[in-house]
Amino acid sequence: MTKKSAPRRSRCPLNASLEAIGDQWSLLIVRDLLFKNRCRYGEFLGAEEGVSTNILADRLKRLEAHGIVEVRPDPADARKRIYALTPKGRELAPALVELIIWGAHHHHTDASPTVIADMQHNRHGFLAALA
Amino acid sequence: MTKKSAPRRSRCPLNASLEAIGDQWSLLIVRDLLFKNRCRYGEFLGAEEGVSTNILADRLKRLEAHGIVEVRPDPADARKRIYALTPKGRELAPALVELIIWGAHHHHTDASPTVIADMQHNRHGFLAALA
DNA sequence: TGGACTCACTTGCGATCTGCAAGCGACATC
DNA sequence: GATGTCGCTTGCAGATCGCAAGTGAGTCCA
Repeated sequence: MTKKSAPRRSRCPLNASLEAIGDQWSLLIVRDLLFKNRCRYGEFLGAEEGVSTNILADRLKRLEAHGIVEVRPDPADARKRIYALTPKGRELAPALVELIIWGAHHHHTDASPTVIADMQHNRHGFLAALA
Repeated sequence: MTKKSAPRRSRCPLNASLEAIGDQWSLLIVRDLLFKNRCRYGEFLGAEEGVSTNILADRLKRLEAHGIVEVRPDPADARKRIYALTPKGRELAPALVELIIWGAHHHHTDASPTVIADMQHNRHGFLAALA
């Protein structure tokens, strides 16, 4: 299932980003880690969008291979693994925020207008509050 | 080839954005329109990443369906069509810029460090210069 | 006026990827 | 020990992908 790593399509930085996180699921996982305090496999599986289990396993592996998430065993329960963003993963926050603003601005969503307005007019403070 | 429009997976604004432009090619087309003054089919086809012709046709159709690009005939040559970003498409610029900064920061790319630094420290001015 | 060419696609096809459902092994709980 | 939970893996059918070849409308030039 995991994509064999093909040579980069170009040296464009946008292309580099898209090859790392340019699919339907990766940024949703980052969103869960960043905004929703989800950090376990089962929690990602339970997200509203309904990712299937093989795709989730594949994306987590790819995000880990890209140095965007890291995994630790749960000291309290050896069955569980705890996922977390690396600094590289956390630096996706500004891009995520812009995509959220754009999505909220142009589509019907459940986003709180207050939060969106805060993101939009207080980007710096909003991002600082995440770290 | 064109994906039949499925019901939205969730009402999350990030998900809305990803359903519109969360694939390997759409944002590269937006980049070409926004930064590289490419506006014709053949010019997109010639981009470094080497999109295939059926995928390009499909993505242009989807971007048009989403109101992100619009198409006009070329008055000088009836064979040609001119693609352009709509206001909604141009509002993707901030997200694009953040993805470019992230890509340039974490991967080897051909991006000019000067331009990246300008994007990063003068976001507002940089974006204003695009419009 | 006609033949060659350009442009923007469309079509066919095999390979890859996707989503669903079921299964599996290690560990926890009772 | 039996049963349940957790994080995956596997199998399969259908969707999507990239490549290459084809199509049809319009242009260009003699």
